[in-house]
Amino acid sequence: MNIYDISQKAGVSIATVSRVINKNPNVREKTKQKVLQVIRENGYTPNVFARGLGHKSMQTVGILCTDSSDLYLAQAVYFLERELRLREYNSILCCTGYKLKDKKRSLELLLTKQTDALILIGSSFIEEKETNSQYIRDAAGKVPVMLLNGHMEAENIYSILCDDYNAIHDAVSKLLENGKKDTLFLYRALTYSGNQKRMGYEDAYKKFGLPVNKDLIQLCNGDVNHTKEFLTMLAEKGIYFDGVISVDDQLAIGAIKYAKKFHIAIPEQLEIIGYNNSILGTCCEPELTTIDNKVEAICMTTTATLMSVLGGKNIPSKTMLSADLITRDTTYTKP
Amino acid sequence: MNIYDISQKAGVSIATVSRVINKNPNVREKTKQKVLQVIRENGYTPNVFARGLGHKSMQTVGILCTDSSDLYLAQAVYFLERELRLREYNSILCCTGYKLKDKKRSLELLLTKQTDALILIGSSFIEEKETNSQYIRDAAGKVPVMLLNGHMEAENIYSILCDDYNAIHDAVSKLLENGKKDTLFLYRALTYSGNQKRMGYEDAYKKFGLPVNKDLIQLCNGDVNHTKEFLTMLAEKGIYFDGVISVDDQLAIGAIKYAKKFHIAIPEQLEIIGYNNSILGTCCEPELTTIDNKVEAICMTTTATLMSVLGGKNIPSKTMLSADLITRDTTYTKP
DNA sequence: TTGTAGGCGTTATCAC
DNA sequence: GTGATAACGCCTACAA
Repeated sequence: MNIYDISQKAGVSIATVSRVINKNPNVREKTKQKVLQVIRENGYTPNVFARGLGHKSMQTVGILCTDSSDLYLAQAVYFLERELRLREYNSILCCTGYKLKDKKRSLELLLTKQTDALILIGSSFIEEKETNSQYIRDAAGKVPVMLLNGHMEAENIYSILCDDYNAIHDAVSKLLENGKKDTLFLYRALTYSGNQKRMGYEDAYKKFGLPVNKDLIQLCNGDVNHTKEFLTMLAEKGIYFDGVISVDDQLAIGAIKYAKKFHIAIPEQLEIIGYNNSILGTCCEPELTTIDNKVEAICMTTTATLMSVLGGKNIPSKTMLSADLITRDTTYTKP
Repeated sequence: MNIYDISQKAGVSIATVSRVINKNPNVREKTKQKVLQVIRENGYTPNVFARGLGHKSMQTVGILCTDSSDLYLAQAVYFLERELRLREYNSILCCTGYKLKDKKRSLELLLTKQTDALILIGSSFIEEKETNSQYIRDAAGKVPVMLLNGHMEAENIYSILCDDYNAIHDAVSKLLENGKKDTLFLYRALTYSGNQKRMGYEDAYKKFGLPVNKDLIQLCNGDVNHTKEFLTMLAEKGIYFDGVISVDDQLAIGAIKYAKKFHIAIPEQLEIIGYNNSILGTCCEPELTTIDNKVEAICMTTTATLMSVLGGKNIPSKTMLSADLITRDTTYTKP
């Protein structure tokens, strides 16, 4: 069933059918109705390929993320897809994994599919070595690239991110005000946002005129129970801490498990703050104080920005949203 | 940059370039190398639209789910995308929400995109009224439809599911053996798999010659804290239970919270079993005994089955995988 | 082994 | 308002 079949059955030319499909006003109402009816009767839908051959757009954007089963990334994918669909765009999802080579390959593959834009979720796409991020710049030569929670200065690249630096800075400051001078900072990787968080942590100490203890900055890449063991090991090594702030909620819950194992009182002896405000925070006990980094808002802003870019508007290349602290039971409630 | 440009620069015809691209062996090695070099130098990639116009395939499958931010569905999406990508298929994700009208619309939209197949995750796509599922049958008229954890008998529809019936049946039997005669069954909706679970629950009671108490079968659709309140309310109503089995882990964790609130001993006074073996199960305390319904295996089977279908092979229309009970601390450990 | 030409289903540009 | 017809970029007989 193609446009020729329809034109025949409706007794008009394919040009007229095309006009009807594309809502071109230059068609007599009666003709239009006739064509629409034939289209409905035959359940005809225009072929996207043929259509794409013409205007080179398939109303599709590529979403890249390292791992869509990750709690945070899954949410981002969900919100992005929803916002895009609302604007009649489809989403091609591509999980790249963490290896540079795979990320490059996936991105190239996606470009091949003629997506109208690319959205990269998470700062893990920005490599430490500047030159290793060249592939993103290359992609931006073909379609707009949106960076979600990452940042990169280049033509046709737009960053939308949460103010991780200040979020951590303020949270750590609060702990310091509570007299907790030895807060452990747990992170998973030195991505862009990982770095921002770390800087926020260090600067809070500096602001209070306190030295930064490198022993309190620890890389921990595992699940809840691994984190528990990890902290146990740190304690055995003689590293003392009376606070924990982490780059996601899972690590923080590991800290809760550690505390309970050794009957360390929360929050009296140990205050704990997570990140992402995920569902996990209400599953543990005590419930977790966590930083809400506004995934939904970021995704909505990203989509809105993208639409402006595609519409040819002049748009700021960097947008920053501030985070909120969700106070629950692993820290002292605000006075 | 198209195939003509390349053919000119390489001093050959477009047919030769096309052969090289498509790995047709009938090209002299030297010619092939020359062409490949020109392709590389110019960063040329064939246009998918033009390609699709011919083949009618874009190596793309549509994945539909109600809500990809749901823990379980997110995992399924992740595994499916991974398996498909391994086989050089891209995934178009489409979250439909729970309304029939929206599900229909999304499905039709996706068909429009000429996907090679459709994968529907979760039995919420199978409507209670048989006629309301007609849209799926219609879709199956155009492309193969894979039903993940749902079931429907029809041409070109393939179901891959977990044996929810026996999973619940066996788990409840275990509770009954432990002397827990009043197990609460918490569910979220009467989908296909919801029904299977419920039947498994009821049949376990029947097997033990015990009556099924309708008060113990409860619909609860909320988060952890809502579930806690809900159980509190049930108890206040005088409904007694010494076991809880639920259709997902969140509900089960709600039960844990309820028990702790009233100092009910787990598992002595209340045994609790969740479903899905999600990450949540290790975040709570005590850690949750839960049923592992093998998402990854289901997704891998689905993809493999799909490939066979696309390859024209004769394939069983229903595949069932068995679940495992992951015993943790909310039930008695096996002797 | 290589090249030529027709077709895939639309959209857009002309004439009428 | 409407209808021919030429792109769009690729694949694939069929010819050479």
